[in-house]
Amino acid sequence: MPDSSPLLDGATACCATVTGGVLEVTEAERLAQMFKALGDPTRLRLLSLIAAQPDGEACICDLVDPVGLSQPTVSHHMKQLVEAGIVTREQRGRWAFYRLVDGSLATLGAALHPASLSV
Amino acid sequence: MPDSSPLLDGATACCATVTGGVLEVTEAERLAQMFKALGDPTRLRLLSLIAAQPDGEACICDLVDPVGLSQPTVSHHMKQLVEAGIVTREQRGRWAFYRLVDGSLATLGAALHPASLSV
DNA sequence: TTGATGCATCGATGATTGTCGATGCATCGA
DNA sequence: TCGATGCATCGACAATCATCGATGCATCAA
Repeated sequence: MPDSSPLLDGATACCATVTGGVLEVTEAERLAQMFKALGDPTRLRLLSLIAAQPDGEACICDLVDPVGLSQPTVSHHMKQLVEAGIVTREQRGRWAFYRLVDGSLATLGAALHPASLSV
Repeated sequence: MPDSSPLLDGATACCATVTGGVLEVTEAERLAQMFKALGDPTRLRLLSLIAAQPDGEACICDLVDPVGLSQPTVSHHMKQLVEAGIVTREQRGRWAFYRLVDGSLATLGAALHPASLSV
């Protein structure tokens, strides 16, 4: 199991796709973390709720009622989405505003939607 | 919480995207099941191993060594991928051959990679 | 300063998950 | 017919997860 240089790892990590060659373990872990964050119906709905806001951002208070879960639970899910790099959190006064990270979902989609179908 | 007709459910299910409007609960569950199947580094590597086979299919015996896990564990992961609709299983003699479901990853990618960015 | 509000964190709990060895079931070759 | 092979299933176990109520910490308004 030869290891590659950090620089090469970075290069492969930037554009790895599921079908574009055998995934390195580290890159598989990175992708899996993001997919796992999407692997919960509540989190998908939270994302869609944020995306549906007129200004593209939402506070926890906007999200609790629509998903029908407790405030701590919603806060917990949002933390996971932040840690996965899918949303950002910005504190403004008493409120915390969440918005989608531009291009993060598209990048994930590209890892699936492979130009690598051409491989 | 109004429920919609089965036909409408089918229609929305066909093209739902994360950012293309607030996801219905049932559709969120369906998408989440597929993303959850991708939310494990071993399963991502299994998919990439299958895709890397010359004829696009692999038996369990092809997969055990590369991922370094036991045969029952690999079999378990493959079952999850089958149940998520991402791969198919075909028994031929003593071997079970797995291959990617054509378009399944692309469809999932499309749910992320939204034309709905145009919304 | 005080009370209210928005949110994160803590601790707990039941459910799910990833993994393994053991076992059972077909299928194939001798 | 018999042993070997490929794979799924079973049972077990530790780890992770989703969820909640309680609590703590800021921030704002009065």
